[in-house]
Amino acid sequence: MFQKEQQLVEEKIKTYCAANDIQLAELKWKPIPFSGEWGFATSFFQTAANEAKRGRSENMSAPQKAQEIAEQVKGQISGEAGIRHVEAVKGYLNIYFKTSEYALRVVDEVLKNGANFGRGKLKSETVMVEYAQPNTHHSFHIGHARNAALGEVLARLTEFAGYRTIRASYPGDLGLGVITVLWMYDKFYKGQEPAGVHERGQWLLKLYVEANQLLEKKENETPAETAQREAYEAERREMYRKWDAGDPQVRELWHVTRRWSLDELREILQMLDIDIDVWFFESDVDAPSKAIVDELIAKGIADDERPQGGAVIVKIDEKLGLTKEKYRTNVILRADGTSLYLTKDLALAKEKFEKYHVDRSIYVVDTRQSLHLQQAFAILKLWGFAQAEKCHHLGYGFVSLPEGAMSSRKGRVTLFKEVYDEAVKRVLSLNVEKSVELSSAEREKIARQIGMGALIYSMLSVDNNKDIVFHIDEALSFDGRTGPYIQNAHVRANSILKKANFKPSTSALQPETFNYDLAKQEIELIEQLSQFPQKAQQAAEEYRPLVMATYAYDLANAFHSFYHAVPVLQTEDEKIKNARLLLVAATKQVLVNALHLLDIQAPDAM
RNA sequence: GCUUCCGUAGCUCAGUGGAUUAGAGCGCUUGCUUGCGGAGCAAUAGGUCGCAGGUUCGAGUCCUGCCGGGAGCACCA
Repeated sequence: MFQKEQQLVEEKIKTYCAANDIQLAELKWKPIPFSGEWGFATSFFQTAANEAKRGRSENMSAPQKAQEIAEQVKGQISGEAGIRHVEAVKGYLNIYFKTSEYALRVVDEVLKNGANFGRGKLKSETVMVEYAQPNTHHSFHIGHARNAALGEVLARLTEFAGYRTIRASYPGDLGLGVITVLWMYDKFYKGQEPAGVHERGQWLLKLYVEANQLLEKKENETPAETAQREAYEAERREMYRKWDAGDPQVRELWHVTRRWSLDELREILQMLDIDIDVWFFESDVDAPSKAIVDELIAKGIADDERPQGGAVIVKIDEKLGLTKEKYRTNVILRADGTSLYLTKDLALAKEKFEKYHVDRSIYVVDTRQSLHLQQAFAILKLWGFAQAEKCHHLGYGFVSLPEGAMSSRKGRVTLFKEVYDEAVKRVLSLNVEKSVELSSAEREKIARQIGMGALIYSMLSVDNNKDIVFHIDEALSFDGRTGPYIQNAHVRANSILKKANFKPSTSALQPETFNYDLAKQEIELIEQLSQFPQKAQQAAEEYRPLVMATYAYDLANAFHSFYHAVPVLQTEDEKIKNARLLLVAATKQVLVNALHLLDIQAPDAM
């Protein structure tokens, strides 16, 4: 927002140093870290160190020399438009803006651009974010929710940064786990179907757990039990064979039950305000992936060891000419001719690149699959896809429960829907006195927004590569550094504006609007507003939703402090009151923008 | 064995080279509501940033080694 001033000052410093034979290091500008005034600053330590090496420091320490240079440079700068004063402190050159002009510029930028404040320029690259890849025939648990939240926020960030963004989901709809559910249903529950989308989806998980109990080898089995278990196992294998052979009845059963799962998934994604653009199914890339194997063999990338009774493999390190073990060797086709996870990922990537013209492909996948994805990217590179360089794995640590790891097989999972329902219940139980004037439908809606806000923020406010132990009381806390804290700042801002019946407009901004003694809380708040664009950009470039989560809290924190310390509606001076209303309106706007990037709703009341 | 992530306050975590004093939240202690919504604000206590070297004018931050913990390592996904 202040590049012009910065450039001007930088030119002057460079000119001065060139004229005086000072070997100037690169200037790195940062906002001044003290509260009370604004500006930007740069240090001269590196320059001082350079000078010392040239024997020109006159036995001064680096900080002393830096201070000397800062003082000299300071003399060159004065009277620039918008700059109030310049100081040289501890080796730093601090350049302060005129408060009223700075405040005006920030608030004006926000109100003028509204929802687009902070948006990056349109870029030519297309980004695809792949997330929400649960298996069908199981259920969506809290670990999937972390994946979905991270993926959606990343997609929102890249979109906001100016990339054309495609959201992709890739459910796993085949394999032994799926067949196990089909077998269980067919054998014991044929014809049954619980009412309700979630009930039906969750019921499939119940079948899966029961089936695994029946099929699991137990200690001290009687011969009869062993025989029974082996008979079940044979039936399951037969079911798999039929599915593979395209048996119409098994396929039909598979389709119907798969739809139950997908219906539930779609409803859950809707609760999370996620709108997937492209659905890839594992079953769709199964056949193409086998064709790819032949292509890779023909190109000399894969080695066919089937004649020796082996599989088709890719010796990745060897093909890349690496001497040290890095990607190792991986199988892309089993000895029996069936494809693997890796094979399908290759087929999927090809489709992304060729059909969707994706330049940059982001995979939001559990961090444990890091090696697998590195191998896939390496093979794509060998295969000749330039986009392989721009494949990025956004890994995230796994979510476990206080009692241990989640396991669908054992049924030890915390389902997203359970947490969702609990969240809504808790919000409603808090909320009675204050929302008398709201209808029960409005209260329900707000409860959902706040419950989800708490849950999503708890997922985003920890670095993605850290593991999380999911404690429901912590995830659904509404106090302190939480989603509702940020939402509450928005509610308060909204409440003030509503009481004043204030419609912000940039035409209300005059050069003298902020020409009064700003409280330090006002200054801190404006400082936070001004940082939104660069934080949004940083979060997108570094693929780090956490950056935005941290920022949103800092902004809300600045507003809450302002709210308590600085009166708005009670301000007697009409001009100051108007200025503060504009500031509140700008804050509300940036809170909305930040919350939106975080996939959290901004309720007007709560 | 190799690879990778992590180790910061009692607990959960921010902070990836620069500033007075390493920051939040929870929990602990204490104030604030005849006030724009207290899901809040203000304040107190609590840290040799795992250990040891190194690079640098400057290291919680970069490099090396060690200690401790998690995860992954070809016919599962």
